[in-house]
Formats: sequence, structure tokens, C-alpha cells
Amino acid sequence: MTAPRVRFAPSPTGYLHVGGARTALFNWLYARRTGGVFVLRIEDTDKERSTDAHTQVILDGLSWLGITWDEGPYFQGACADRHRTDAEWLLAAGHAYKDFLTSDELDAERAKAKALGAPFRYERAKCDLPAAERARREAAGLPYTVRFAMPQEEIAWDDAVHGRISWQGSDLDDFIILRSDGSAIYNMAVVSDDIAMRITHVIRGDDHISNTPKQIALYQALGHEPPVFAHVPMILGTDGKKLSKRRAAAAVGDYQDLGILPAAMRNFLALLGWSPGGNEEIIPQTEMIARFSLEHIQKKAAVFDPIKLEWMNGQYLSLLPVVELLDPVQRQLEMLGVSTGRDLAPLIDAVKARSRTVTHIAEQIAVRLDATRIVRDAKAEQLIAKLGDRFAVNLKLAHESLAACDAVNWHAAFLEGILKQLAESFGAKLGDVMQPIRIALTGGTVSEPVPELLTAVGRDESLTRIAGAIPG
RNA sequence: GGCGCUAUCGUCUAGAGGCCUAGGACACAGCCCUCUCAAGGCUGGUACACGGGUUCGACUCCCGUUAGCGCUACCA
Repeated sequence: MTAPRVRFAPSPTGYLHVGGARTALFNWLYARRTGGVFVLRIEDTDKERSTDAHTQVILDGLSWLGITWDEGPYFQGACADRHRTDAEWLLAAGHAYKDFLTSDELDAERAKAKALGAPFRYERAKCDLPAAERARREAAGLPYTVRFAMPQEEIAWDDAVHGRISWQGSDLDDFIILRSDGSAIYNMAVVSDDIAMRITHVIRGDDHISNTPKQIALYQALGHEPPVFAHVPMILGTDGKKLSKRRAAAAVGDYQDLGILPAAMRNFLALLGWSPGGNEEIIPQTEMIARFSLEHIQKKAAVFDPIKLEWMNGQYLSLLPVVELLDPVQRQLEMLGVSTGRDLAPLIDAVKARSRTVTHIAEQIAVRLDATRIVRDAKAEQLIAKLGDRFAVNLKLAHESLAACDAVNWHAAFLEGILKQLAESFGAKLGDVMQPIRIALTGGTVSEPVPELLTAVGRDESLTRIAGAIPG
């Protein structure tokens, strides 16, 4: 048996949708698992909507996810001649025929059927022109489309995820394969390309299930064995509807901007509709490849849960060494407009345990670097009210003790000693000493342990912030 | 309307006739840890859409119902 050849074939008509990304991931995983070849083909035949910029976004998105292609990108538009040649071969072989009906006439037929409440289907016997008129149009050199003569028999296949799926050819139209301008229609182009690229496994979204019998019929007419088909389920939004840009981030690039790590995104996407069979959630890439199989792909559509993605990202974040976060955090800080002159490593180290995304890390660092970003939150106000006079008193005492600490001793272990001693010396609860400092330094009630926070912000800046926070 | 696909906790899923009084994860609640939060540990609630078969036995097989989705273009 020769190595499988799979392909991902997006249309460059927009951003890289997470559903498309997952389809690409499954293809890639399958190729890597089986030692096969992953082909990237850009289906840019819709000239109206396809752009180079969109193509680039798709390429960037795949690269970001670590999905690498072995061949391509091929452009479907460049293969137009072959598509036409294949369609014309079908015509010559009697598997297709010319249809001289104009699109206006076709529309009229459709409208008529609709008025009668009957479903419209193109049937050659009923729709074709009378022989004389047909001959006249042909002789006059009028434009025509080429329709595929759908065989009136059962068309079935064993889908790798759904099992056997069967259609009756009689339920299918004689669909157009060549437009009147001579260009091929989607189903024709896909089959022509998949044959030319010797694709053995077509792994794609299950919205293509109903295209499959048409394509199989085309393979058979063309004298080629159809590939294995694997139709993977759709990805839905939290509302159970199709994931749309309006409701949630639907593009891979959005998650990149949100500070999601590619490894986390890949892991999350892989588990949306596929499962290795056990209880694991965090699955390293090598293991993912080793365990991937088409049989374990879910038949049912899956809801994309951004909360779980964030959780997973947090898991990856905690495993990631600080050095690897330097660049991503730097980029996010630049996007936030924070100028960074100092080593970010200790700052990242201080906040990353409490962060689920790179963006969240950057936001916290921004506050530690730039006092103007401090915002008193509701929890802080509540706590201040609850502490009453003690807020100002404890802050003042803390300021005195901390000011006595010189720069050389300004590190977490020493500062912790100072603060614990302070609390003990006048019988205050440790929290009543710590929390006011935390509020003074960040505006909030949540952060890394206060001694570490003081270190992250630095001695002089910390003292300034504490002094500034003392009421009165 | 026609044809097709699907149906386990709120969500992602495990489950290939007895291992299931249905397991894990996210989320949620409580407890522990603790200056706060996160992480971690422990505990808890919540699911086999419905109805018929088949079988000694059905979450698992078959049929029907219902619901959701897809396609039904000279779009891809």
C-alpha cells in the first residue's frame, strides 16, 4: 500500500475559520500518523471573493498552529485548463451533455415550480429544449453549459467517520460541470484536482456530505477509484448555532491576538470532535500524532467553549519556561502601548501562575510597570471600607517599615520577614497589613504574594505608590 | 417540500450488549492550603431525547417519532 495523500483545500474568501483549522489539523495529524503527504490547495476559483491577502492569512494561521504542508500551496485557479479538459472528456465519452437553456430560462422554470409549490429539479427529459430549438441554438453557436448525466443508480460509500452512507442517483440533479464561459464548477474542479494530486483520503467538513455522491459519480465516469472519505462534524458557537464572527471569535487569528498559545489551540481543537479514547486532556503533539485515528472522530457537531480553551491555555502556560514567553509578552505589551525598558523575565514569573492567557500576563505587567494603569476595583473599595481607619494606619506603618529597608535587601524573603514582624508587633492580622499594600500597588485585591509584588514593582516605585495611597 | 446527517451531564467527551446504581475534563458549589488570587488536593449536584422492538440482558443493535444541522446555484 502506498502512503496516503491528504489535502486541505480552503477558499481564500475570508479569515481562517476555527472549523477549517481543525479540518486542516485532522488532515495533518492523519498524514503524520500514517507517514503520508499533506497537500495544501487554495481553492481560489471564486474570483469575486478570493484575494491574496486572504490566502496569506490562511497560510499564516496554519503556520502559527504548527501545521506544515508537504506540497503546495497549489492554486486551483491555475488548473482551470485541466478542469475543462476533464469535463470535455466526459462530454465526449457521453457522460455529460450540452445544455442550451439560458440562466434566465432556468430561473423561470424554478419560479414556475416554486409557484406550484413543487420542488425544482433539473431533469433532462423535462427541461431540455425541443430538438429543433436545441439544434438551432447549437448551429447558431449560442453559449451552453455542460451537465453531468447522473447515473440512475445507488451511490454509496463507507465513510471513515459515519460508516455507510447511501444515496439514490435519481434524487440527484444532472448538475452543471462547466459554466457557459467554459470554466468548471466546484464539484468538477475538486474531483479533477483530487485525481491529479492523487489524493487518497478526503478529510473535510460534513457540510460536504451531499457533494460526495456527485463527486463519486464523477470519479466513476472518469474511470478513477474514489478516495476514502472522512466527513468531520461542524464546530458550533456557545449558542448552538454556527460559529460566527459576530458572536464569538471565529478566526484563528483572533485567538492569537487574545494571547492563546498555538500548542494549546492545537490541543483544544484536536479534542473538539476527536478523542484518543481515554481520559487525558493535555496531549503533547507527538502523542497526538501517535494516537490519531479517523475512527475516533465524533459524528456529532461540537460546541466551541472558549472557557475551556482558556483553561487549557493556562495549563500550557504553566508548563512553559519564562524565556519562551519573553517575545509574546513583549508583543502584547507593545499592543497595549507600554514601553518596556527592563528585563521582563521576573515580571512574567511573578504573574504567570495566575494567568490564563499571554494577554492577561501583559495586562498585569502593565500595571506593575506603569502606575497610571492602576484602577481601583469594587472589591478593593469594599475592603477599604471594611478596614476603616486601619487602612490608612496600616499603610503608614508599612511605609515606615519598608522605607527603612534599603535597596540591597529589597527581595521577597527579606520583605516578608519585615511585614510579618510588623503585623506581629502590633497584633494585626497579616492580611490587614498585606491587602492595603496590594491595593496601593495594583488597585485590586488579587495578585502574587505581596513580598513578590513589592519586588516586581521595585523599591522606589512601591514606596511612592504606598505613600500616594494613604488617605488624608 | 425533497434528500442526507446527527442525538450520553450546561459544554467537550469515555463507552464497540453484561465491567454502567454511566467514567474523565471544563464550568459551578463547598472544604483544605493560604495575606489575596491562581495552582493543587478533597467533596457534591447534573446526562444515556422519546416510543416501540430484538435479546436472558441494552447507553450500546433495529424501527419509528421528535428536535437540530447540512445540501437542494452557471458559490465554494
